[in-house]
Amino acid sequence: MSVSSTPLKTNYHHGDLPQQAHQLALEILREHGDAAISLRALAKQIGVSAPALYRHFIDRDSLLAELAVTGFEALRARLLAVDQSDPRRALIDIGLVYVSFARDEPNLYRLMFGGRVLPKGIHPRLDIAGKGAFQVLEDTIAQAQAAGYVKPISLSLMTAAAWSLVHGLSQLSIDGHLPSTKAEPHLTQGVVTLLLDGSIAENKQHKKDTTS
Amino acid sequence: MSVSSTPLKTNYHHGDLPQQAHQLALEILREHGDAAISLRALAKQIGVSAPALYRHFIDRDSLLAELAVTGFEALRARLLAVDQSDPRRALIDIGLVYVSFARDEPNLYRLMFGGRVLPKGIHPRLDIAGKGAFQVLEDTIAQAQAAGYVKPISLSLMTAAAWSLVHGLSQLSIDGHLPSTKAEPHLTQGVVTLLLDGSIAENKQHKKDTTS
DNA sequence: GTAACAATGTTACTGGTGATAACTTATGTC
DNA sequence: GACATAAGTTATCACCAGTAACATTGTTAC
Repeated sequence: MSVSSTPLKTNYHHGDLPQQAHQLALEILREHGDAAISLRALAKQIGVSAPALYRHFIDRDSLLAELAVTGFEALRARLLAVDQSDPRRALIDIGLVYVSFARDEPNLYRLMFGGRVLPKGIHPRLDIAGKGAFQVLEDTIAQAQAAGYVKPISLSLMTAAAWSLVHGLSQLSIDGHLPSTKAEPHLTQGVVTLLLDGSIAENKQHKKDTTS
Repeated sequence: MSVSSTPLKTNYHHGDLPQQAHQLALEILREHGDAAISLRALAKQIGVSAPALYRHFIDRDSLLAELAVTGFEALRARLLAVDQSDPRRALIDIGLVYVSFARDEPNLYRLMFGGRVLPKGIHPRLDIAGKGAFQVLEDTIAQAQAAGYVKPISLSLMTAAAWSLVHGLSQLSIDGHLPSTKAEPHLTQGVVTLLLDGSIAENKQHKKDTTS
């Protein structure tokens, strides 16, 4: 159609669209949350037409799922870096690392666990990545149990308790439901310690011993 | 303008729009989640024009906030009904009731705590209602502490731990992240008990006693 | 080298959304 | 009954996700 003689740097094939879209979307997610991610705006900012994105992501949710996957991988990496030599130390540290991840990446964390936006059983890669992060937690507990440090109760029960605690704490923390946001690590440590040592007063605890 | 002689049942003033919209939105929320609530669809179903709704709700989020408020009030009511005579029983029961509420109303619960959709500090009534539900939890713990059943540690710390636990458990449960959905009450009870009694093996616990 | 094909872009369009502006009608008060 | 106000209306804007049909480029087979 055009008769222009200039070679005009044909950007018809962008070459790196999926990667660049992923990166940009991740930045928008981090700064403004998942609701702010619009494929049209994304395409415009990259300099490509909106439907082009559909060549690489079957729909918006698939893009979000990809972001969540990288989130779970990052979380898993950070959990894996925790020193496992001492059981008690490892349990506390893994809790601290978990919560601090959520606090560092609140919008990403919300997407990862925003059950409504990305339900389970729809994006297989997401489910696998989630399981991968969860597994680190479970392994740590299993190890502590094997070392005889943790009660020999059902592993799944113990893991559910630990995960619930750190997940709930993360969620409440990033949504501003907890006071004293500055003393956060201290709070996290105290909360995790409570799950380990229990909340019941000493004398009440020993009453049980006398009965047996 | 019209010359029709029939009185034509003037529905110009609906009379009960806000109440009816609230009710219908709540039903849609329950069945299909907050994302499925559209003011246009809502208006059409009620038989009114879409902008009419804006006379009663300043925007969509305000309507959602109203729904969340009723959610918090319902949660508070259910928590208040827990028998408080025995401290341990009360603590466990309040956990059971909390989680069962979330499981009964997953979409409502998600809206109530969907920090992204309804951030804190924007809808005062919502913040108050949330605090009201939280207060029941805190009061129960304070009572157990006053009775000498719970360790005399910081109340806010203990409350944060308890709330994190039941909230995390609720969230993970309704999003399908926990196995064995059928044995849920049993799981909840086990998890709450862990926070009370601790997770550490007996012999490890007693080692502390000998040192002192 | 060229023809066929697959990959990856494009424009044009549909149907749906929240929200606002300007107008109309019913209701309650003096 | 006049009239202010509350509560509806239609018309319109700007945005969005997603689809269809077409265009361009890179690759592979002959």
